Amino acid sequence: MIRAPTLRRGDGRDAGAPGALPPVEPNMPDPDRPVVTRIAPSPTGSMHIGTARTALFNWLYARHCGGRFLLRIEDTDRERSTEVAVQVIFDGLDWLGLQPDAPPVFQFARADRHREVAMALLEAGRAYRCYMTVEELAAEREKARAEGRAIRSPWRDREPPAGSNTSHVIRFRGPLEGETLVDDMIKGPVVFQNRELDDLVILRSDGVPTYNLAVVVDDHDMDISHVIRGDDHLNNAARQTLIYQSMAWEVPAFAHVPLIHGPDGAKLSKRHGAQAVGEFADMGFLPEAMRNYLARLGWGHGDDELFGDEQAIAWFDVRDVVKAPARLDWNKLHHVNNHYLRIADEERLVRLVMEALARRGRTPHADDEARLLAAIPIVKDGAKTILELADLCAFALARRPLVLTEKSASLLNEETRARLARLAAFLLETHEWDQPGLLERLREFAAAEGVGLGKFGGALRAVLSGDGSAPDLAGALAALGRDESLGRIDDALSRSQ
RNA sequence: GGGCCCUUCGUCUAUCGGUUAGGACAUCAGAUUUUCAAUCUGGGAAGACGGGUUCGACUCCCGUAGGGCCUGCCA
Repeated sequence: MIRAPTLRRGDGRDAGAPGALPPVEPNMPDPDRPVVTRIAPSPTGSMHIGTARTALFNWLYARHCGGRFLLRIEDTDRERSTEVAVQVIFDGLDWLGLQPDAPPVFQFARADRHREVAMALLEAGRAYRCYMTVEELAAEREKARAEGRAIRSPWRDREPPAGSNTSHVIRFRGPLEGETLVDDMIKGPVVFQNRELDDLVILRSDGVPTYNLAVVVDDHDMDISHVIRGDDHLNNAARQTLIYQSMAWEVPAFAHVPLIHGPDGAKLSKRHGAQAVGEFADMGFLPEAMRNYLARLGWGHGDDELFGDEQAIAWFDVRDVVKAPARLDWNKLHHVNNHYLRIADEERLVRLVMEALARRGRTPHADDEARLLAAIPIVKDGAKTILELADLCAFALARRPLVLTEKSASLLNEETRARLARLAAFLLETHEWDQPGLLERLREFAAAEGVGLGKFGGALRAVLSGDGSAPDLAGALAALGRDESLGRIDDALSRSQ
């Protein structure tokens, strides 16, 4: 079988013509480069849900391409970075099930390397020492803004002050002419006029590298092939591209994903209910539900809505990420979570409900797990979160004798009491104590009494739950079990009126 | 001020020059009925606006409007 040779761009017609090599396209990534993605959060104390989605996209893309997914902690801001804040990131990724393929890189620990690159840039004439004072800078900023241009430092073309070691920063020396292309995988080609780009500071006066230098150096050293990050970095990508080019490093492919907004379209904040992944965990969302929902937020695959990791990995391509920002929709998140709650392993749900109850400060009883295991299958279809599931299980966890609410007690009168007594006797003869069987028995009983279920349903529910909140009657009886059910009825009937 | 990005039902999205503009969530109506929920059936709901290009535009181009990001010795 003859196979067409894989041609390099420009091969064929140009083959053999010396000097006729195809033009270098600065942002054309090497298609054979191994795929390495990364999530690079800064430890600010919480992990934003948008960061979580960006992590998910990086993870999905790496998995899809058979590449690697890495984690870098951007802790160069020493004021804000704490061990606790770093732990929050680890926990968040861990909970989401997005484990990086290598130990995390701590950016601050690499400051020497960043300085080394800054010096190399300086020696190559691609950077310069800027001695502007804060006042001078402020004045220039104001002036530049008024004139509608980027700020410029007079030290770009000036000799350093003789023999001085006055405080100064090191700025990148960007080209004043020409343009820089960022061929974004999501946004498409974006062209920046170089004159619009200011000479960014790469080394602070205290010698600490800045973000824009550190990302470039770290992404290069970590061999990151695809930088998939928030929309807010699109402008930075142009300046970073210039740094890559100055170092003669291969520029990674960029993909800038739009931010997640609140339901009202404004920037997502605390007032929208939640912002940090830890909050979603505490509210009782399942990590697999978060992954599915987050994947569908800003990305889609035809009409597919509910799908697992394997499918997402098979289908995902950053190029298909939607360009516009998406709003967080609690209704849909709840719906997706409900789906995963339904198919989740019930022992696991028992554990999660127990944890939720403990967080609420409830003192556990020895048979809680057993009761939950019986109740969960019956109530879980109606639960949107673990917290709701816990609420729906409350009736099963209540201890005898139940305290009846006023409303419940009012449903007990002479007639309903007598009927419940007869029902108790009737149920005593019931041996197949399961939901469908019990429903059948209830109907038989109603028929025998010559009434509808409505005649005693409310009273039965009141007696079984105390406050009336229980699933359907057969379900409640099934969840409670024979002894507990009959016991609760008995408790209520034997209580003085 | 300047640069850049974005704009399909209320929301998330499909469509990628020719469709009755599809799906999901939400919503409404009906069915079921022992509260709530769940379930089933059905309905309403969209291409910001104005110009082009084209036989034909939600899809391509330009402009306007409205959102957003950047414009830090934050990341």
